[in-house]
Amino acid sequence: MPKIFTYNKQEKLKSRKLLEELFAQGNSFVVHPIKVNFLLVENNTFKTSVQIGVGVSKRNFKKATDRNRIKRLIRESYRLHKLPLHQHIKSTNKQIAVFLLYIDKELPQLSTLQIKMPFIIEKLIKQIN
RNA sequence: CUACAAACCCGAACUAUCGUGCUACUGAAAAGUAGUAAGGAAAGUCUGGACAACAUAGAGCAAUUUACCAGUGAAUAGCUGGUUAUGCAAAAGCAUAAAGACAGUGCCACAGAAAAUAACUACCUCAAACUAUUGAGGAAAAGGUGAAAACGUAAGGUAAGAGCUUACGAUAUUUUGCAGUAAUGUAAGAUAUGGGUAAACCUUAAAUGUUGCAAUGCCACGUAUAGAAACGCUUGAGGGCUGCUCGUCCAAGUUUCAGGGUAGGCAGCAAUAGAUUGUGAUAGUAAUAUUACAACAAGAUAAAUGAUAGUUUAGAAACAGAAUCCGGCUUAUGAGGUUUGUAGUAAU
RNA sequence: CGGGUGGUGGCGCAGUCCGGUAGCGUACUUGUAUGGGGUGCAAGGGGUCGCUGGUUCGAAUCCAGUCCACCCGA
Repeated sequence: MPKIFTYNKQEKLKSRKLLEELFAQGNSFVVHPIKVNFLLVENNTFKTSVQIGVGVSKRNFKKATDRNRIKRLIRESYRLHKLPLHQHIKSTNKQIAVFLLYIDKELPQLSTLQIKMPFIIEKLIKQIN
């Protein structure tokens, strides 16, 4: 039985070229405290249907431990709520690159992110259509 | 017991579920199983090396750094022990400093006569003048200023005075004896006493080749074998990773502009190997060294350690995230514990 | 990873090399001029010189540590 709530190496957005394209051409929207950039690409650009990256500004958080902590929390919440997005993308026969940027200036609680994440996924699906 | 001081320790553990990097195994694949996974500072980048590239790395100047003694170490501006001075503390103890101001140059506001080959007031001698002073010289005791004023006190001495002389004392240098490996201490003697500042320039001694893993070696992919300008082709442009000069070596292309392409991977790089890690023994006051046994223990690249629930504990809350690797320094750090010392109080 | 620059009244900057008085513009306050406002003129207030130590008789200035902001190379 394959796992559902995964977030492994193949699902991470890693290509430098693709990232540049994403920020140059992709669309974006904000669901406080997270800014979402995304770009639809042709099929077979990468192995999985969705690649997603996570980022925190060094300007807002000086300490590396804080940045690591936020990235971990975002990843954790994404991991638990990603299922609807994957199902939708598969039905459209395309692939998507997404980048989640944390823009607030204070450390978040995991519980608030857990509440926000479904809204983000929902909005993302709407924007794709 | 209280207060203080010093040297250290620790930096949560376990179970379950979901999830991550790496390695091994299984599998056609999807995936699964097992093992393993941040720090004492991983930080600051202040330093010393390893390693790599470059003329087997040259000479001079410049620049930078260090500066009591001994030991230690791969090495250092580190560490350990010791010496002297100053400051803080009731003490234990802590902090800072220690080549040179008789090599030279500079600076020392205000005040003061004067801030460095001293002379304003006052003192003394001589001459003029005749009671008001003026000139020449002597001398550096008294005065006030200042952060700092030309060794201190007393006596002798003198025209007046003065280390000018003597006694006692202070400081510095030095000789000899004793103690110590030495810095130095101590006793006796001799000589000297004209400020401070070297975290001002500087002098002396010693040290430093430069650049750094984005080094370096290799594979793959791709563009325009295309365009313009300048300099040059042995009468030598330019280059050889050093601020300048010299010397020396290479040398037929080099530099700039506009435009185009790529921005992936392997090694280096993470362990059968080491200035490695842990425990013990021996030598040493200690830093450290020698040795025995055991271990092999993060290795990512938009960058892996997280989440939830429960149990233990008085409590789980500090500072904080490896990026080529080690040594040191500096800075940040919760709660608690151990040992030693000093002072006080009480009891025996 | 490596290298560099800056921090001085509310704001923008001198002064730091070569140590003794902190200054300029603008803003602010008061007065004056005007019927009133602006411009002008005159006067005034306001600064732990990022922080902590040290050197010195004396530190914005010299030295060491530390915090913050910004820039450059690849």
